[in-house]
Amino acid sequence: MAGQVRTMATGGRAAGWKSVYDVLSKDILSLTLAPGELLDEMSLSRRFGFSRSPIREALIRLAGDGLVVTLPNRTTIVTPVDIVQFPKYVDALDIAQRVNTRLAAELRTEADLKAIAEAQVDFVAAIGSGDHLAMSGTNKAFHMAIARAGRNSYMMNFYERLLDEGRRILHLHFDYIERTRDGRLLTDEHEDMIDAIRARDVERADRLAHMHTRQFRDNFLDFLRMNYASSVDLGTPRS
Amino acid sequence: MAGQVRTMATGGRAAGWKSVYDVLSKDILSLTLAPGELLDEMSLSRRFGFSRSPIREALIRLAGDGLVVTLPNRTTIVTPVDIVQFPKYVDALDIAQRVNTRLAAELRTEADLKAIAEAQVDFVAAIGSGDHLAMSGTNKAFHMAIARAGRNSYMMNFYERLLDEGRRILHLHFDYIERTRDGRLLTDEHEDMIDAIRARDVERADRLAHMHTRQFRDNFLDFLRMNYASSVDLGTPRS
DNA sequence: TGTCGATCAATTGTCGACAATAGGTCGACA
DNA sequence: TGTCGACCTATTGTCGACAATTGATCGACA
Repeated sequence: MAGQVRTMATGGRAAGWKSVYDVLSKDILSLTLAPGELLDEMSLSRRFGFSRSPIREALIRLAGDGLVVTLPNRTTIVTPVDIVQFPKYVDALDIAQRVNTRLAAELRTEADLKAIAEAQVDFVAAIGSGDHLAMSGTNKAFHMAIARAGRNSYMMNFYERLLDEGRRILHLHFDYIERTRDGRLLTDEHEDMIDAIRARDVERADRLAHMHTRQFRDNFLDFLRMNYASSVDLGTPRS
Repeated sequence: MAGQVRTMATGGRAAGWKSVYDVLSKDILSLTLAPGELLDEMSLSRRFGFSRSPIREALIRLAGDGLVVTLPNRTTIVTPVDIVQFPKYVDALDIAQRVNTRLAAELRTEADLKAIAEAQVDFVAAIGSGDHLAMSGTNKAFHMAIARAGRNSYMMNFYERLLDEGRRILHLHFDYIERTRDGRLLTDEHEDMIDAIRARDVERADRLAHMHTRQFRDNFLDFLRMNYASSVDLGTPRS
C-alpha cells in the first residue's frame, strides 16, 4: 500500500469500524471489490491504519448485511454473485417491489410524493453524470423512498437487501445497458410509477413494479446472452 | 453470577463467540432475556468466562439478526418487541408465509414431503412436552421445512427472520394460548398445509397460509384484549 | 513419481491493557 | 430549590501481544 487511508471520521467513537464498513460497503456494491475477492484482516489493518479489532467488527457487520462471507479461521471473502440463483432473486425482487409499490400507492402522503420526486431528480442527475456508483445509489434511493411511503419496515428491509444485491448485478452490466439503451436506464418507468402512486392507483402501481422487475431481468439476461469475444474459428470439432 | 458458564464447545476456533451467540440467541427468542434488557459486555464476559472480544463479536452478529440493538458507546439492549408495529409485522408475515407455502406446493419433492412430515411429528411431540422453547422452535422448523421445499433462499431468509420475531411474540402469550386452546396450537392447520403441498394445490396452500397468519394475529390480539387484572371498582369518574 | 509427516509462516481468535465516553453524584451558587 | 461545573466510575472502542489454526513447502520413503 503506497499510503494509508486513515479516515478522519466525523463524530466520536466507533469511527474505526464505521469508516472501514462504509468504504468496504461502497467498494463491494460498486464491484471495486470483486465478488469472491479475499479480505484479510492484516491487509485491511495496514490499508486503513486501524488495529484488527475494528476491522473484524466491520467485517462481521458486513457479513450481517450479506455483503461478505465469514467462516471460522478463514479469510473473509466478498459475497459471490451467484448467477445460478438469479431467477430466484428476480422472483423475490418481484414480490418485494410489487408489495412495497402497492403499499406506497395506498398509503402515501404529500410529503412522500415530494421525497419520491426529489429522489427521481437525483436519479436523473446521476444518469447525466455517468457515475455508475451514483446511478445505482440514486436508483436504490428512489425505490427506498417509495418503500418508505409504504410504511412497512419489514417489507422495506427485505426490499433494501434485494436492491443492494441488484446494485452489484447492475454494476456487472452498466456498460452494456449504456450501449444498448442510450443511457436511459428505465427513467420513464420511474415516472410512471410516480404517477400511479400519486393517483393512488394500487393495481397500476403493482403492474408497473412487475414490469420494472421484468425489464431489469431481461436486461441482465440479454447481457448474459451477448457474446463479447471476437469471432474465433476453431474449426469444426470432430466427433 | 453464582458460577461461570464456560461452555465447552465442540469444534475448534470460534468456540468463543459462537457459544455466546447460541446461548444469547436462545435466551432472547424465549424471552428469558426480556425485550429492552441491557446486555453489558463486562457482565457477559464474567458470565461466560471469555474476554470481551468474543462477547462483542457475538453481540454484533446478534445485531445483524435483529435480536439486539447496538449503538456506539451504548450498552447493547435486547431488541424491543414493538407492539405498535404488530399489524405491519402480520402483513409482512402474511406475504412471506403465502409465497413460501405456494412455492412449496409448486416445487416440492418426495424428500421435501418427508422432511415436512418429520418436522410436524417433532412439533406435535413438543406440544406434548409443554416445553415452550421446543414448541416455538419446532413450529419454526416446520415452516422452514416448507420454505426449503419452495427453493427460494431469498424468500426463505425473509421468512426466517419474521418467524424468529414471531417466536418472541409467541412466548409473550403461550400461557394464554394453552389456557384457551387446549394446548392445540394450530396443529390441524399444519396438517392441512401438508395435504395441500402434497396435492400440489398451490391456491389452497396459499389460502391455508393466509388463514394461518390470520389465526396467529387473532390469537395475539385476543391476548392483548384480555384483562388479567382482578376486577377493581374505582367508582365512576367524575367529569 | 506419489504419498506422508514435519516444519514454517501467515493468518485468525482471544486476551488484557489503555484511552475515550457517558452517566451519575456532589458541591457551589443564585 | 434548581442549575451548573467538576469529578468519579463503569462502561465501550481500540490497541498490540499471544496462542491456535491452516495451508504451503520440503524431505524421506516406497
